[in-house]
Amino acid sequence: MPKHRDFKDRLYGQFARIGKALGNPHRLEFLELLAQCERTVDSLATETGVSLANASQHLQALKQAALVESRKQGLFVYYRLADPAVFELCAAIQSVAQRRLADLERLVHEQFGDRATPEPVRLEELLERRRSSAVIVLDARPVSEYQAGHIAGAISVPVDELQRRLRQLPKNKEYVAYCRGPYCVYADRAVELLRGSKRRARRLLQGFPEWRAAGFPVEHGGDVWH
Amino acid sequence: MPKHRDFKDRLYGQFARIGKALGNPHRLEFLELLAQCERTVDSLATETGVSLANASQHLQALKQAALVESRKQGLFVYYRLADPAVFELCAAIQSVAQRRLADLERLVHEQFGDRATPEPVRLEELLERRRSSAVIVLDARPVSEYQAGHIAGAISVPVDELQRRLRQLPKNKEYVAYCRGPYCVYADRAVELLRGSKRRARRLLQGFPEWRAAGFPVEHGGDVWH
DNA sequence: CGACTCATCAAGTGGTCTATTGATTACTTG
DNA sequence: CAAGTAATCAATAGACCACTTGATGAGTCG
Repeated sequence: MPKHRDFKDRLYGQFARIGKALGNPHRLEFLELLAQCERTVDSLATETGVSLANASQHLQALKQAALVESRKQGLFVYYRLADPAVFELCAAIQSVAQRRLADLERLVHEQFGDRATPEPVRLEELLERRRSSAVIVLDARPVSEYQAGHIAGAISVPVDELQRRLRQLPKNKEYVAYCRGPYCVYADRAVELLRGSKRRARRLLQGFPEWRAAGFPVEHGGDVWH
Repeated sequence: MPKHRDFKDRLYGQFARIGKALGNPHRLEFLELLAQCERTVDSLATETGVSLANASQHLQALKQAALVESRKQGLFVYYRLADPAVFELCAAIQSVAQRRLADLERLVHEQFGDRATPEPVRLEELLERRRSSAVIVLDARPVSEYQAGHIAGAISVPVDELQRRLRQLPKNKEYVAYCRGPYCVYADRAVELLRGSKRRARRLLQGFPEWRAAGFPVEHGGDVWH
């Protein structure tokens, strides 16, 4: 037994703490949601269909692995990612999964078919074109996520409200809708609705966290008109 | 129950396959070794102190998660990383662990103390300086790893052989030693030996896989003189 | 062919993880 | 202070994981 064994065992034991925390579907979904904005235990539990107690336990597991932090405000405990690097880690997992797992490709193809929204826009392309007054960048996520951070210049139209707010949206513009990430359907639905009403629309392939991670311009807060 | 639940469950279930594979210390160590070069089951088992059967099982788990691939040659089965992105994933885990886990920092400090090798060289710095004829870049890893890929222009002096090959190494040069990665001790030992024999030496902070991932110049094969 | 080696398989055991349940704590509000 | 809500705790059953052991498969070589 070489002497360095002990050190290496402990070293990789520490790395594995992170790995273990990433080994559960619910925890990964939580991290993805927390990449948008901080959230309460209850809101995470409700959105993901996990019981409150169970969600609390998973969040504590993530906290043990130092992937998230929490703060208490009144009755609520808000959890947030502990570090931007945690999102990069999630992105790395998804990147490997997407490239290597045939099951995933099958699943995505089954869900999106031949993509109702062809020609997705890439981050760099949008960075160029968003300055044009002919392009409207539309954030399809819930308002709270928009307010916590969004692509600079984007307007907030949560996908649930898009239908009834269609009349407020000019017809002669070109729309680029985005949402939480490549596997989120909000932007797809937004594009569907916009196209259904004779507007030109495409979706951004990536979501807001990817935009921010790329270092592209971001705004916080901002008014929401109804 | 919203209808998209089913899709999301399956989606994150797939991502979690990757996560689960990363949740074991031995598997993480295997991945790190495979980031240097392909290896047989037996060699991995021996180097890490894991039983052969157990190593085989872990490797199959990694293969199930599509993180590694294997080929059979004669009696031996060689495993290798399935994709460069897998190394990036490991690096992302280590990056988060290093930043966020206090236990890890304590462990590393305990092992390396105040680093016997101050002033480590950074990748970019070496990229600049390696063209100077006053600098010798020394690969302290085993020969097989050197041959599978090394920093362009580096010489191979496995740390075990360094002592008896010291006389072959000029005294008026400046040495930069590197090895598998930031937590590998080979380069540290090499620097110690070089300094102990009145040579100027520093270690590269990162290892070869990081160099390669950065897109810096790499060479394969190459003669090894004895 | 028979002996040998590398690797995998199969089965079993102890340990860990997950989700549920019901109780408890922490805080706010009337 | 009593009632109500968000979150955590504690205990548990069932599923899953890790490692060992001994047997089996696959390939080489004398």
